[in-house]
Amino acid sequence: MRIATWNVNGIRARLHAVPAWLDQARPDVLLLQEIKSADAAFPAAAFEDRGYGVATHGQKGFNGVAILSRLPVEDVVRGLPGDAGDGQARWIEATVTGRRAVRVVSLYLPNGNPAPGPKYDYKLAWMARAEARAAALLATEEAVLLGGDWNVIPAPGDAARPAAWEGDALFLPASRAAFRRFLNLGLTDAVATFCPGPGHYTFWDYQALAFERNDGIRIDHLLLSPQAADRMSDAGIAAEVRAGERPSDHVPVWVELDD
DNA sequence: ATGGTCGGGTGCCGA
Repeated sequence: MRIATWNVNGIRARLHAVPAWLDQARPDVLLLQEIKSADAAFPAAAFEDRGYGVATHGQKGFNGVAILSRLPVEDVVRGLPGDAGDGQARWIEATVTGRRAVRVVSLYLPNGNPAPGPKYDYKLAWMARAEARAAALLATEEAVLLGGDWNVIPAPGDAARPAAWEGDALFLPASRAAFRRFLNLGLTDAVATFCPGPGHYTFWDYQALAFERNDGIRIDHLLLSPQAADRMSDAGIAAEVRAGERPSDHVPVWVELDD
């Protein structure tokens, strides 16, 4: 079972790139972030035509997450628990069943800039809520995968120019410590496992020829529970997608699980 | 060199 995550930066602006990558990479499940679409405006037919079911948790204009799956999907839950007043669409869960089941989450963690400030406070509070939800999912002892745009650079080797990110909400010590708390729950970073060492990036800014200079960062992550991690056989980053026409600023990240 | 680039909620904001 191949599961991928991709921050598409607007699903309607990516209606050339996403179907093309599905046709080429054939993931069983694709977790999407920043669909920037209300549920009713999501272009589901482009994916249903390719055999993918669609579950969205969107909002008009920004944020928004979705799960595309060509395997059966059950028990969709929309929204991150813990704050009834949070109207931002950044979290969707579902159970995907091949020969065995996996509980998957598509998450879009808040950017948090400028830091310090209310946006950074929201980021850290959101991460604490997500950690509590992750702990509850791990307590089920089922295979669980949390994938998405985590908006955290875990370590200096995950940025081409780490000094340029000092003071940024994606790289502040408190952001990195909060990310490590997920790992310390017992989750495994799939790409860190199969692509060890520095220099593996998933995002390159649109400005200043960042991709051409390989001035990237690794912020899109797939974190797996022990029951899911035991089934991993490979993982990687589809960096070539960034060289395509009108690309997202993020590229797909994928993991292969034994069925 | 005080800009540069995207997508969308627009004629600006978030990233």
